[in-house]
Amino acid sequence: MNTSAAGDTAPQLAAPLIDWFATNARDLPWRRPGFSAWGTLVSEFMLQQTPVARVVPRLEEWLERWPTPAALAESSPGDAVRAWQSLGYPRRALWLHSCAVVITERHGGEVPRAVDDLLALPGVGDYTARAVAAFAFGDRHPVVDTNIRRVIARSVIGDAEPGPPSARRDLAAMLDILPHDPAAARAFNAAIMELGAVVCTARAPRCEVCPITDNCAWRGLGYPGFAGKRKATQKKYEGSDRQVRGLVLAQLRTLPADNASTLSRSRLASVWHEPTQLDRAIAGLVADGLAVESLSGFRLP
DNA sequence: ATCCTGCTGC
DNA sequence: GCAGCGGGAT
Repeated sequence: MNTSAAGDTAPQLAAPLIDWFATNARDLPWRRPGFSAWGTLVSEFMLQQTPVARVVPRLEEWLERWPTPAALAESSPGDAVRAWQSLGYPRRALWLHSCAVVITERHGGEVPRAVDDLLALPGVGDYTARAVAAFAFGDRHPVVDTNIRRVIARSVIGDAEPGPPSARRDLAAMLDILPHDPAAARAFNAAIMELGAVVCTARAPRCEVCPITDNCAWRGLGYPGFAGKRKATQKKYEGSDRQVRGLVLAQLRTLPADNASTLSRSRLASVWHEPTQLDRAIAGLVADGLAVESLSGFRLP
């Protein structure tokens, strides 16, 4: 039975990465001492598929306005969507508002610490639940984001890119190299993610400054090219329903925050030339709860 | 397997 | 231009 900190066959990544992180970590708001669990939850929502540089200013505005879940719960969902601005995937703003309501009503206003309780929150999946448990509360959990999957694929497995995501497999792979000590595990989660974000990047990895080149299976094999199946190429954004939804929502965000006024269908027609696609986009926003329809037109929830 | 936003680094 | 962003839900 293996009681060591990491699997015997796994390269010893923890020590050099934690060491590297201690002097190379970016100075980011959620890494400040005393940063709240609520702040961590908000930041992780914003960081779901949105780059760090775009998140930081929105996060600071958000936490100044809504420093606690209870404060956000008292505002309307539409205010959350407005404060989200153009971060993208605005359903996240709605889900985060729902989180605030649930946390206020069922968790005494405190962000829950247990992974199962976090997973039960709307918009919180395998990544976000464990990121909050690990980073906000210091508990030992494997955190797996797109960066970590890539670093494991390269350094541990020796592939240029990770295979298709599989929560069970990816969490197990991370658990296998996670230090046993909770504080070290927390640091390692952050460190390996940071390495993927700034050194072991998807397009142009900077292997010349990497702290784990001696333990990198991909390097050891001579940087073989990607052999697996390419993931389906994402459809063009220009002309997509996504773009139309974004244009409609941008118009709705310009309405006064009291949610008393609306935009008529004919007014919204100015944002897109094709009526069928416009109606589909509007219907989708209504179905998602991002827009509400009244007799006079549409507004934020 | 697909959908969901907006932006940027290459 | 286009892949890829500290994902999640369906």
